[in-house]
Amino acid sequence: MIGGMNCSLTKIELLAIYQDLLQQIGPRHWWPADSPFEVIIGAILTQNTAWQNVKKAIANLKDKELLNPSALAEIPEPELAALIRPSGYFNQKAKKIKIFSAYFVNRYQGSMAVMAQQETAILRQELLALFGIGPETADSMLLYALAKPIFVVDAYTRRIFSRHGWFATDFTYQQMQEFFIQGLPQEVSLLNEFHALIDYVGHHYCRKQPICQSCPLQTRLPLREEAK
DNA sequence: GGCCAGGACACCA
DNA sequence: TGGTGTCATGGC
Repeated sequence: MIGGMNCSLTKIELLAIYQDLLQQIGPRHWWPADSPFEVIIGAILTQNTAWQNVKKAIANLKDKELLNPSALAEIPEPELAALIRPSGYFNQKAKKIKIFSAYFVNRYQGSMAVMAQQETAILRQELLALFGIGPETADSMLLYALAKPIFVVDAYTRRIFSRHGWFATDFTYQQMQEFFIQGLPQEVSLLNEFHALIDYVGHHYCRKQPICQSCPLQTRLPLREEAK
């Protein structure tokens, strides 16, 4: 049990799962980007979207030399929407990117170094208050762009850990995050790698079948029936 | 031609 | 607070 929560894993088992994945799959080198600001924009663009499509949108921004906060704060929204069209939801995402960029410029002078000095809890609160930034996007920004020690929960995390019977299917985002934060050392490199490995497992082993047949995690702990 | 991808928000009861 | 609809392209 971790933190008295209704789950069936000990801290030692959770860490062992991480080490198993790292050994079997290898480091993922997340987040794929040339700069922390690119991570931020990528985090918005990848919402419910395949990464292949996000890469096209980012390439368009780079071609136009628009991948910087002041340019994105100033560009007309329809123009931005046209450039990020390949990533889907382009009208919504153009609005989100402009709102974040304006906030970033006004509050932190458009500097990641300045922003990173702010306390994590305050940053998270500020990010969640912005339109278009929910828990997963905020935590991705905190961990992968600002190197803050926080765990990113996504759909794969829920799917994998509930299917293996390691926690209840009705856990909230907050509960799932606490589960990992309480169970793991607060090391940015480990938290970075663990989420990336979970994403890899989700992509490659946990898509269509209700129970993954060749999942790397199967070798460590017995699978259980997925809770209904 | 249907399904899904590294979510979040609006609206409703 | 929980469930459902909407946003939208591109790959398989």
